[in-house]
Amino acid sequence: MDDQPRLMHSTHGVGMAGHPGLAQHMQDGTGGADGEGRKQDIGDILQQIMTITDQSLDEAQARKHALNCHRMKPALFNVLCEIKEKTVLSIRGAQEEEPPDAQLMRLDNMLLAEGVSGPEKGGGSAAAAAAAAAAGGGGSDNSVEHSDYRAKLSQIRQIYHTELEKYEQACNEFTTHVMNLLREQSRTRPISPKEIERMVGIIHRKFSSIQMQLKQSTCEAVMILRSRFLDARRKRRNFNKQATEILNEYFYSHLSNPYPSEEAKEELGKKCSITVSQVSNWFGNKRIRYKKNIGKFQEEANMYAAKTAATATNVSTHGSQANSPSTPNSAGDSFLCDQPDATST
DNA sequence: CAAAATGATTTATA
DNA sequence: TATAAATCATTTTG
Repeated sequence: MDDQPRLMHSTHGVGMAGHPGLAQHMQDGTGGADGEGRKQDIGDILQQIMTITDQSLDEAQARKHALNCHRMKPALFNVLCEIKEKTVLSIRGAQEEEPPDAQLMRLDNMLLAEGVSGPEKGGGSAAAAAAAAAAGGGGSDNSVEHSDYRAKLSQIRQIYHTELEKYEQACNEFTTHVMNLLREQSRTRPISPKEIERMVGIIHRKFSSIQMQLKQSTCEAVMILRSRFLDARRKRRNFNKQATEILNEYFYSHLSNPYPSEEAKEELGKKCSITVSQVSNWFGNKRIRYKKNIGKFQEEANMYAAKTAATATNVSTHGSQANSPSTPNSAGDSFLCDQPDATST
């Protein structure tokens, strides 16, 4: 509360009172019978204007009143207006049109996408409970973690909104304060509405840069939260034995071309109770790891070859199973483009 | 506990 | 856009 007038003092109070040609100008206008006395008089007034904001509030109020009632005031004001008229050009030149900041837009978009700055759904902690209750039955394991995430997210959102509101309020408060101040001062020195507008713009820019910091750190918090809760690598579960079995069966029985079609992936996913993308992940990992070290997988390959052979023969003719577990190694593995060192033998 | 295994993500490529 | 390859973050194993 004490700081604000001082700020205004530093930005506006000094610049205009110290005009070099002022005293001379005044003297010319008044004919100069007792010029010395007037000069002194005007000097006093200017001095008072310059120091007015350094004084206590009551003192300043009294001083202002005295100034306003001073007989020289209208004339002095006119002169100040005249001087202002001449310098206003330089002010107009200093208008920089800022394009909407790309960084700020990115932050806004992200906050909106993460549901931080959007409309709040439910009532804070109630939202988490609702989310947990909504997804009953199936993936209960997943939804518990998810609700935890939502709870944390709504916490972040609440802090964000509280802070944002605080800044907004502070900004408005400060703006009205400055505007009142300027309006008041415009009785003593010339201030056009445009200048006030400009000042308000400056204040808003300052505050929005503060808001941007808030948005920045909120984004960081959300990112950390995401990586903590939503990154699937952090809560990886191995597939159950049966699923692995099914996938391996397919892989080794299609070893020459282990690239299941979209439909095949869907079917495998259904059989293994995993998603299609999990099937894709599995085959991607399997292909690269098989190719990288065929020797290590030889045993597994033989095993599954034997297994599929056995089931095949079981289905067709229940009798003979004397098929040797032919190693499906170099059986036209077109997916093995180049062979790295097949370590061990 | 260290190393191996493993599912998921990221990056590069055709 | 699907895949290869590298990498990450866990789980399993010895």
